[in-house]
Amino acid sequence: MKNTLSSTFAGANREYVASLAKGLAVIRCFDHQHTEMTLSEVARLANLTRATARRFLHTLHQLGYMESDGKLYWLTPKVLDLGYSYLASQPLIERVQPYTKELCDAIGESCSVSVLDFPDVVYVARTLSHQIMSVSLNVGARLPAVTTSMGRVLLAARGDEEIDELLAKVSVERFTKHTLVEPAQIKGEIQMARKKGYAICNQELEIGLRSLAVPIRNRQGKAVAAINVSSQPLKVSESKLLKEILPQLREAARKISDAL
Amino acid sequence: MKNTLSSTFAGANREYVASLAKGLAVIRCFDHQHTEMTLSEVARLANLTRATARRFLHTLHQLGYMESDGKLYWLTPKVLDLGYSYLASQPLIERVQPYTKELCDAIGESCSVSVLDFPDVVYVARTLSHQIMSVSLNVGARLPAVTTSMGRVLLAARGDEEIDELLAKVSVERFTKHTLVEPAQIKGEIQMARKKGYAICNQELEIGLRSLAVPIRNRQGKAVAAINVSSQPLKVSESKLLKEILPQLREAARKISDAL
DNA sequence: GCAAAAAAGTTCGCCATCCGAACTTTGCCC
DNA sequence: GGGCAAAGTTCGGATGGCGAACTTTTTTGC
Repeated sequence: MKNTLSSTFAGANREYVASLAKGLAVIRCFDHQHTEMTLSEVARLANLTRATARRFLHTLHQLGYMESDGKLYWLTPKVLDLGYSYLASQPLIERVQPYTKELCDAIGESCSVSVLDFPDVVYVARTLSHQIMSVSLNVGARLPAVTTSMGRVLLAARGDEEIDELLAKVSVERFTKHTLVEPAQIKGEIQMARKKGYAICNQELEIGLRSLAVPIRNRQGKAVAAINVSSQPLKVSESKLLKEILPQLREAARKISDAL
Repeated sequence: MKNTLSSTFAGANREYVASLAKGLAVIRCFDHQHTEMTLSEVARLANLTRATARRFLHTLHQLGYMESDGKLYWLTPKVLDLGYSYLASQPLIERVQPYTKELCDAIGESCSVSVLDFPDVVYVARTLSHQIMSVSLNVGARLPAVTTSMGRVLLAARGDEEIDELLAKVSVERFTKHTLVEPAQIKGEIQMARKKGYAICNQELEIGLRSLAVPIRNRQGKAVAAINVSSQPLKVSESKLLKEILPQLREAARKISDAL
């Protein structure tokens, strides 16, 4: 196979700089299973020749993004600066933390803010309540949009046609017995979210986890992010969720909108 | 001036890929003052010709890191994936959140974890307590190592000679009237931190903010990160900080070390 | 409101940059 | 300890990316 990052594939044109794509691929091949790697391992994972991987590792090292003992290479905290460029460039994200904190304290449940990057939602802020969830998601973590309350309220802002197109091109993973996998069912949930202004996702991602989300709108009324509350069905009833928690969630979303 | 990213400067050698450096510079020129920019603005900020900036913006767009309306360009959430590569590649960071949460709940004060990337410390996890601080720092945020409790305990792990070298090459900003700016004084604080196993930074960054930090050590005993507690001098006395909070902070650091 | 000028955006010939085949070095197995 | 496979490095040459020059858009001045 030809390298998928070379200009023969991704952008067979003169406006595409293949070296940038390769360099980013080198950064991205590090993860929790690959915390430090040899040149050859990087080459294999990033689909580059060893010579090419070497040039990029050396470049990243000279730029301060990569550290090495001469044999193994690993990422430095400077890599966070790249993600920070995005966080800093979104005024919403910079200011949202106090509101999630306030909401979390008021209702005693974990609270998150995410944006849509189809087919995922991406967490941009979190405040955890007391109980430690089985998964602790960092800022930047992704979950499938169609299987989350936040994803559904964000998709609700799109037109029905666009929703059909988007749903057509994702394969939905069945996380639990409750997970909706039929496009028609999911579309129904999204339309319900549009009508009611909120979405509930009941144990579709994980048994024992129910989340409620509402959109955060900018000055133009566009849904730019979503805020949610995660709770346990056994601890918080659905009626309590809608009667007590939903108004507070809406209030938090409104406050954030006003601050934009 | 010649472009500082071209091979004539940063790496005048055949192991340096200038295009990668330029592409990363394009990402990094976005921040809270530059949330969306035209091609020419990017060219100016990243020190590139317009033609070059154009190629990189188009490349980032094709790769999904950049969005555009044809006139303005802005970063997409996919940029967070880059930073996430670093977070995921550090087992420490992936697991630290529950411990900062637990500590924060136990003592009722904000609690953070950071790593050293001299001349800064970089926040990798935070749990805020009730009172909202004047600054809400995201993951990836940086503060000068020499003016923070976490920076000082992390520097304490280095040799005296290395500390002298490091201190010689930073200029220390005087944030408040309490900020230590003399290298000799700072070195004294670092040596004290080494001796006692903790560091206190009393209102040197901001009036009304006192922090206490201890190192987090890996299995080999190396200080790989620091954990701290921020409190208000008027609310928590120094003796309470040392008698009640320090032992809990040490316990949290030990638990994190054990989990590594 | 229109012309002139300046700034922004785009094209394309050329050559420095980056590619990868070939070579050297390392380390593993019997 | 010698042979072999895998990792790491080099360097001649093709080609990807550079930027001067061009076109288009926006601003300025009257």
